[in-house]
Amino acid sequence: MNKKATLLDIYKLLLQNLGPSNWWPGDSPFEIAVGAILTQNTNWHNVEKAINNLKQANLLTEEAIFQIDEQTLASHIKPSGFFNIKAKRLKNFVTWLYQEANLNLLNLQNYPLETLRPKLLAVSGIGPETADSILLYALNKPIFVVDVYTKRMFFRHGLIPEETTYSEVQELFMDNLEPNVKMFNEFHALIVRACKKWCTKKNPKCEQCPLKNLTA
DNA sequence: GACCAGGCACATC
DNA sequence: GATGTGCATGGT
Repeated sequence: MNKKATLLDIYKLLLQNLGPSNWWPGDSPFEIAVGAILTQNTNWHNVEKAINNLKQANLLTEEAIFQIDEQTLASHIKPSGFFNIKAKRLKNFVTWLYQEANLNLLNLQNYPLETLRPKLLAVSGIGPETADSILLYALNKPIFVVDVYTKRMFFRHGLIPEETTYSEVQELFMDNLEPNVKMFNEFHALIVRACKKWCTKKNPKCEQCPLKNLTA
């Protein structure tokens, strides 16, 4: 199959059916990065509660999280679940920002993607999806974000084998699409929204999914 | 009351 | 390198 044409067809189909997503919700790049860590294996609704707690306590800045002790931080982010481990991960992240970027996330924008991504992945608690979410949604770097939804949706519609790894799925997109921040942003958001709507666990055959028109 | 949610690190074999 | 497990709240 022509992978590039298929990917573009999927993108258009999802955009037509769902409309633009306006991701990632957040008032600042740092808030987006914090959200990326808090949403690990967690419903976004719960993450919003944690983020609102941080906002109300004036803690949603690099400096504030750098200064606060881990226990107190954990108490503010309780609604997001895994709060002890996530408090540690946020501290790891801002400690790294202190060393690497003078506690200003935006100072990282000058780094090329190829050097920045390995640096992010070296921070304990930041894996591929979190790193790529920060790179794309907070720093506007052209990297495609893969998640369980991407894998599930593409597997269900016969586009990838079930055991495909994160990097393999990512390469499918990166090798067949021009690097385009706005498009990568929208495409990933559309996949998540479409999967939540049509490719749920309770709907294993993806009834109603517009992608059925592609692969039927 | 079971199941799930926009992962990741670590232990063990 | 593959597989299993802990982390934890809140919505459905």
